[in-house]
Amino acid sequence: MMFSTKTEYGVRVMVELARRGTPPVPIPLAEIAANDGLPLAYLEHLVARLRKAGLVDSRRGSRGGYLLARPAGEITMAEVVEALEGAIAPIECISEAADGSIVCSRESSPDHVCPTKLLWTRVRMSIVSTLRETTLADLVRSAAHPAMPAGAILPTLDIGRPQPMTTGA
Amino acid sequence: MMFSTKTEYGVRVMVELARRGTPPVPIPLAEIAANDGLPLAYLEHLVARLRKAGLVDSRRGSRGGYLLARPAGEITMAEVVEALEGAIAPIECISEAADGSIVCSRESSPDHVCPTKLLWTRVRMSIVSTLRETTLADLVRSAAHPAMPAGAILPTLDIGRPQPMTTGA
DNA sequence: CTGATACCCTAGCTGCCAGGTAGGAAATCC
DNA sequence: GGATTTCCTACCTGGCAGCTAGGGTATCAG
Repeated sequence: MMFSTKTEYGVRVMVELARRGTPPVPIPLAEIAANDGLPLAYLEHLVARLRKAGLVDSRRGSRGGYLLARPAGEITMAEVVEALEGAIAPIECISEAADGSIVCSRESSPDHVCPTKLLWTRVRMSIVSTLRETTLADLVRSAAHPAMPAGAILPTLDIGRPQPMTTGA
Repeated sequence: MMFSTKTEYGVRVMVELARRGTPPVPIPLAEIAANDGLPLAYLEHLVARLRKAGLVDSRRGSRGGYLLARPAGEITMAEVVEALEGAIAPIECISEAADGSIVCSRESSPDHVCPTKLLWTRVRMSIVSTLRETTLADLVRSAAHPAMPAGAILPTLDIGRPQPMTTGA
């Protein structure tokens, strides 16, 4: 596997916040932990990262909890994953420099070009693009439409999204 | 990082085999290990996977070594990575079933749809697509082209590696 | 035939870290 | 003021990536 459970759990928490906080209301982490069967103490660490990244807000004390800092449609999964996992790199030796260029740590001399750099650059690009194109709202919607055939899962389904009649805005 | 050094090293070995075995000739693993500064004993494990996957052939004994089982242009990086890393899954709970459909191990009841499945399915798709579209020959070409000093390298055939005048080989 | 070469197999080690626990302090509500 | 829930620091631990060890086996040169 390529992403750790940090990311798995963290994304689940974000989805829960989006689903249950449709009119923004704080959701206690303990509820999410119980609901998804995840360890509360561990979730606290993860959600701290989300908070520091500005993706969720927190309310302390009784009637407190966490809520999305922005509407679910304006939160991309790239932000969520990066907040949880750190910089997205498909492999150890590849990282993104400050100017956005991709560098290979094994490329010692500038005249020797790393032949695998092309591959990892492409892979990274495709991952980041996909994460950027998918918003939290997409995930919530996908779970609302039950039993979709696997073919309908491609990123083309944002086109005429039918507004469900849940909470009339 | 998402892919281990197994994959990093293994891809490098494949590239070396493609570069130095342009007319198919066995390359001893020890040469590649020395050239790339990688531990030989470890590479032996990795290349065993590549051999079992039918990506490389081996010749034992003196003048032996490894060579590509197919032309570099007909070997996709999806095959290489999968041989080295195993099945490609972005996250633990997601895997590909026998019929090609994507399943989430946390999706206990069939009526409860995992909301994060859409995300990981998309990510997986984009990774696999990229790996499939990139061939070993692409990597070799990319290292030959960019910003080379004037007249350093011939267009297609660069087999004539400069023999250093050390005693060995 | 003999030695050198290089692949091939099994086994084992070890430092690191993902994944989780523990416990208490601080803020907020009723 | 007590219940609730976030917030922070520290710690623990099993598993495994990454590597080492040591021999066995096929092949070739001379």
